[in-house]
Amino acid sequence: MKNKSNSNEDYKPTIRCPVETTINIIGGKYKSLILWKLMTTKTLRYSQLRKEIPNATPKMLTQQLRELETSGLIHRRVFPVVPPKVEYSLTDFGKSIKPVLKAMYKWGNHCLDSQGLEVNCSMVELTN
Amino acid sequence: MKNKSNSNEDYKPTIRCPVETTINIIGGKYKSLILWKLMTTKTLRYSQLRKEIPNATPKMLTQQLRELETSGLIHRRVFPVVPPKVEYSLTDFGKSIKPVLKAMYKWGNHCLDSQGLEVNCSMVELTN
DNA sequence: CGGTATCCGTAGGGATACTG
DNA sequence: CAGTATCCCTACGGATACCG
Repeated sequence: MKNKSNSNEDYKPTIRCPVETTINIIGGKYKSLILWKLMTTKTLRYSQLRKEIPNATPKMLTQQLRELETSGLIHRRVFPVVPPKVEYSLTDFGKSIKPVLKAMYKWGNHCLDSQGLEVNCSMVELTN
Repeated sequence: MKNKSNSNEDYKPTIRCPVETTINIIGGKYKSLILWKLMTTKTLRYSQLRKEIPNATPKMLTQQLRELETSGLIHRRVFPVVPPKVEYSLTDFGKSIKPVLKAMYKWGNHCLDSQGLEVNCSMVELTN
């Protein structure tokens, strides 16, 4: 019971700033990395993502994946087999964020460079 | 005393991912808004920023401004007069982030749109 | 294999009042 | 005018163990 409103549906989220919306969606600890991986590999199983992003604990990885799914950026496909098999992939909406990530990557790179810092990250430059 | 290392200077920050770097720099609650305002108005006093961003408490506004200054994105010019006068403006480095914010704005807009949500934010579309 | 459950610490952010 | 100073809270993220 959050009691956000007493009438049925005159409620809208308070944050409706485009830039903040973008930050809220991809600002989570491993979200940009997950999206990046899915852009280059298109389909990854949970266990593969775990290997690609070893710093994320299972709880964190699952949480970030669920939030990306809720945001409509990724699709979770469950195969009813045993042992379980789950594949993650980008939705069309998820693919549409590519230019944003590329712009952020480019600027962040420039930023690290100007501080004499080497990039240390498993993101490989996105082609096209 | 953080004791981050025992030798003199073999220490480097752990996060050196370009995308995370960008998020860390502009991800603060009011940072993108501050940058946006300074892009359109080029110079703003503290009191003007307070009016432009009324939701930010003085503590938060000051904190975000200091962090942006530390990151090298904005310049803080103090006039030694009484009453005090302080002007904030973008550095060249700060100006360089414009394409990133524009990409985020555009995508965020698209995102809100697809959910039938109206933009409710004091950011006005950036020209050029 | 692909997750939950539980517990916990910290940092980011907020409210309010005060000051050189 | 342009900030500090305090106090407070909770949401994010992490460690570890367990489950269908």
